[in-house]
Amino acid sequence: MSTALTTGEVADRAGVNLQTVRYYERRGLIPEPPRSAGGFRQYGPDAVRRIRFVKRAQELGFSLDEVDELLTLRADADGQAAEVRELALAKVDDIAGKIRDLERMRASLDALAAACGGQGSTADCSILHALDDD
Amino acid sequence: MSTALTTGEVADRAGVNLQTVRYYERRGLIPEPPRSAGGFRQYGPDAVRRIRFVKRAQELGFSLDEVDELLTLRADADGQAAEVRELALAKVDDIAGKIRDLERMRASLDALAAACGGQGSTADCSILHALDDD
DNA sequence: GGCAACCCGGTACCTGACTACAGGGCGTTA
DNA sequence: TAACGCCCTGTAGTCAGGTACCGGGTTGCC
Repeated sequence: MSTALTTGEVADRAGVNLQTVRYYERRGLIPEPPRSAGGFRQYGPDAVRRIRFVKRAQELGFSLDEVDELLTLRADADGQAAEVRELALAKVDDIAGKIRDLERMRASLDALAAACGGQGSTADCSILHALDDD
Repeated sequence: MSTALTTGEVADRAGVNLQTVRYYERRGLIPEPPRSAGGFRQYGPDAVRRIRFVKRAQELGFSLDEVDELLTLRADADGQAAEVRELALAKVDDIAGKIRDLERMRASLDALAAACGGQGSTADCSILHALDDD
């Protein structure tokens, strides 16, 4: 009659696959919960919040290794907010770099598509010729 | 004394790993070259250009499957430049979507980092609290 | 007590683009 | 003809983040 949740219930509430819950446990992202006499995991409601934390951090671009760092910092009584801020700023740089890369691609492709009238056969296609240049 | 190139020479000239050349052959991105009596691949200079084509298309964001499509269109005598243009424009959209995703991430992280003074312990860290929200 | 629904651990598979390794053969030069 | 470097095939491993499957055990409800 306790409020313990099974793995499936945690997965449902967190909006992830059951296998994902076990995967996160293997990765150390969520603590090993107590077990029932029969070996079933018995989670408290914290587990759901923990998985949501992971998912939100992922949405912000953090890898699971980085999420692990965030969780470690959070768990560390001596952890400084400045370190978390550092990770966030590093990630912002990271993302900015990816955006720059993608913008370069987009600009190049835009230019190619604009130069290409889309007329005639591929033998005359300026896009293909550009890719083929030496 | 012919100008035939070995796999390693092609790889060097195209700036890729030898294994990559064979991988591209398995994927059908480069045609199977003739062989020497002993079984060595004998490439013409086209092979190097072909691999560079692949690499350039990749730099523009095309996957190898998509590069294959481009090559197929190019090889097709009836291929229309308009189809290549379509692929390029679709890729532009694709890239634009990724940029939007990344910009959302960056904006969120920027806001979190700005709100976080980086003072005090992680217990007070507004970034961690944001990730922990329900 | 029967039965469906669920969970267990362990292992294997997925995508994408390579990259590495093992064990053996070829090519060229001395 | 020996030696050395390069090439051959085939298989397996890498990264990230899961997801699927299997044979079996557990829970909970009627």
